[in-house]
Amino acid sequence: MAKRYWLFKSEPDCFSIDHLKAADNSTASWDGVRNYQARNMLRDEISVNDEVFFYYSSSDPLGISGVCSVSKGGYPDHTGWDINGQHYDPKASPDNPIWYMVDVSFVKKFPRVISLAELKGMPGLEDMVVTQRGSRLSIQPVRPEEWEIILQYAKKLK
DNA sequence: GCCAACGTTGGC
DNA sequence: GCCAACGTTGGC
Repeated sequence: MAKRYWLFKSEPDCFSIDHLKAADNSTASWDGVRNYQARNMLRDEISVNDEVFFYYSSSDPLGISGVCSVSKGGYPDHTGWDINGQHYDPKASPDNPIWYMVDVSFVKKFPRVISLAELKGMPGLEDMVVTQRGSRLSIQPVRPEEWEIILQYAKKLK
């Protein structure tokens, strides 16, 4: 299948691109997603070698911090049945995981965060999911054209 | 800290 | 199955 592009949101105080880079093999599982629409994408649509924008939400600066790639496709999110964890869901179990996650590996960090305000001002990103008002989905598809516009923009950053 | 947007829950 | 109430997300 052709490579696809995505945007994953994270609060950098909780998990940042620097955390990912510093992890073993610069790889970590993207766990804790508890939204069905996002779950379906993690389970069914996101596959190995897809590329992902690492987006910072509820933070300053707010926006895209860099790129990672999918190193393992959708598999059960075991934090669902970790009763001591923050993402515990009493309905989830190994037999019925409900929630899914993927593994991502660090690719690059942009020289600085590309802010949401910049994204909103870029020609060609008018229909991008993240620039839409009230866009809360934490896992979002990115069109190849949008991906390219942002990467080209990032190249010019110092 | 506010509040709009939107997902989920639960009564009926 | 509808929909009001409630909770959460996340930009501002």
